[in-house]
Amino acid sequence: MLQVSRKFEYGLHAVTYLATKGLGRVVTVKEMADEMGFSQEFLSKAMQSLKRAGIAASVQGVKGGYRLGKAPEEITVADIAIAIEGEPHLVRCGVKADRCEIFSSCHHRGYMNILQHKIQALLDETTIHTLLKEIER
Amino acid sequence: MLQVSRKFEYGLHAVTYLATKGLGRVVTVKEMADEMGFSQEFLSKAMQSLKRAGIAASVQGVKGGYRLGKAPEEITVADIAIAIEGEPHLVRCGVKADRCEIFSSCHHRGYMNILQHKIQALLDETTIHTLLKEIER
DNA sequence: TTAAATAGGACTATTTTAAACCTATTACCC
DNA sequence: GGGTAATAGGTTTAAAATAGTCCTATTTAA
Ligand code: SF4
Ligand code: SF4
Repeated sequence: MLQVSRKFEYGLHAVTYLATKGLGRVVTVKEMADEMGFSQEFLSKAMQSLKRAGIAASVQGVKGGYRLGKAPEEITVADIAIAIEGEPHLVRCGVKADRCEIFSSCHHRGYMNILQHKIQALLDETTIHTLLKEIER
Repeated sequence: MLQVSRKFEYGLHAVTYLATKGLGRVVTVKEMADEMGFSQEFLSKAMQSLKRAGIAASVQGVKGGYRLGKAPEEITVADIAIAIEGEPHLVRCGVKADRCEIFSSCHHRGYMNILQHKIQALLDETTIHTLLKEIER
């Protein structure tokens, strides 16, 4: 169905939240989950992924929480997708060749790989900064 | 994971097969499944979808089978994707608004829709004709 | 020392995809 | 007309991916 995952959407919402309402402070997962209306536990997983990728930074302990790990100009939608879903694989042979039983006789692999890179480039051309400007309008 | 479905890949292989080895005749699902090495029953479903969309045409009965329903220049990768997977919905609110519980407070819906149309445009810019030329090289 | 937070492993439930199964219909050919 | 090889398509089952929960450990401010 070629649909983005829920976790990615949660992550994208969280990043824009941090970039607008989280300036100069750390924001708890609880606050974000309450404010945006989704599962605290699940959002927590998304935040952990974003943190590992350096998109978010965390402070542990009481009064802890998350803030952005980079400037909004330096975070692209692709960065968030990769942080949360891992490297993209439009076709299963991208994950591992033996995941496709017709690998050796496949003729459209080249095209599929080009397509994947084009989609990736689309995700890469929008930063959180530009996304926020579009939202404001 | 943003991966295309198996059924779509089967369909794309079948269309290129018909466009190269199916000239001036009808090809059975059995032949294509044997030749390309995948499930006859499953490919059959893909062919039925392609037929409904007019991409393939069928002849029933003994000596029946499939041939292309349009010229390779007139079939785009997007046509095949839509025939097999239905209208694309990068986000779940595209299917139906109430499939997303945060619909009313979502700020990135607009961007996601633009993104979807850009991806769709990418799929639309490659016809089977141009795809085959790329494969030949 | 308590409490509120992140970190992360393990598990469960739900949904989607892939595939198989089965029956009907069509039409060639003897 | 009857047998057979094909498409047409509905229903069911199996496998995989996604979504979400649960639980425990660790960190740190107060
Ligand atoms: S069909 Fe081709 S492109 Fe698709 S997974 Fe198999 S080898 Fe890769
Ligand atoms: S989060 Fe926004 S874009 Fe995604 S499904 Fe919900 S309303 Fe649509």
